Amino acid sequence: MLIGELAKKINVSIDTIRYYERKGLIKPASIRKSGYREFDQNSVKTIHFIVRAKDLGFSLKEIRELLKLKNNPDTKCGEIKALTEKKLTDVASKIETLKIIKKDLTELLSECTDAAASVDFCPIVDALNRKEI
Amino acid sequence: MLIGELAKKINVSIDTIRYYERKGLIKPASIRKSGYREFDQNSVKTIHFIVRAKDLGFSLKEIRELLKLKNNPDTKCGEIKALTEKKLTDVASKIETLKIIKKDLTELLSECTDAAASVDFCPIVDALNRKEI
DNA sequence: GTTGACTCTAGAGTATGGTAAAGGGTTTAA
DNA sequence: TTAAACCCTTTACCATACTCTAGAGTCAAC
Repeated sequence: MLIGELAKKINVSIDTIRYYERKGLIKPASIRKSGYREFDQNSVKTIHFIVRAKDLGFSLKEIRELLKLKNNPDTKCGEIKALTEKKLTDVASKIETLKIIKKDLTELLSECTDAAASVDFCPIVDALNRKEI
Repeated sequence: MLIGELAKKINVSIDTIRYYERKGLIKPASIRKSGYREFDQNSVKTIHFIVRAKDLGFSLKEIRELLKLKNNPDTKCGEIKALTEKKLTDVASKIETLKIIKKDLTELLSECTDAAASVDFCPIVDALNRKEI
């Protein structure tokens, strides 16, 4: 199939597929003399893989690594697992950071009881000016 | 004080301060004929404000808005509060998304019990290939 | 008056993940 | 054969938040 059909099938733009190719995530099954890329069912699978890994928070760089491992018969499952564990750690750490931010924002909001007050007496501005966060 | 002193005081790079100026977040108290920027205690406060708001997840664009409100005597506290509430919503939503990702990653990892297995039988790869996430 | 530290502007580069436009070639069906 | 639909490459652009470079000017001290 040509790039347009692949794009439609996965609901991804043509430009995105070409971008993934430039980034080394996918290769057309073959290329015509005219330059037209031809893709097959493996290409469909690969793009699906990319989309799903992206949904799980992997960067394109990390996905390229995953695909390289996946396509190497010498790869052990543990290598994939290690990358996944690292990603889990990253995600967990981001959540913790955001939770702290959430708590701080909630505290700021709770201090603001008079929405009609002048900004000169706004406890949020006040806190941003002075508070140790 | 000159830009170097301000930068050292807040532990921010000179380039960053000039960048903030270009982005409309801060203005030097005065500028010499030579072009040298001069800053004062207000500048110190403003940079502090920026750093703290950044720590709370506000973008530079949002911080510029906050500073504009803060410096306008007609601003009501409610306007600041609204921005803060919006940011809290954003943060809460990010946390929820990450939690789902975390759950999915944890599930994937729990399926992988044999790190020495070939990647051909890796449940994680398998899941990324087929699973509906 | 000269040295060294500091500052200036303008523009380019970095990373991320694309999107868009310009200008031109290919395919397919009527 | 011609027109529509599709594809190609190259390059530039978007947002975000800086960071760095080049080349030149300024300032304070000695």
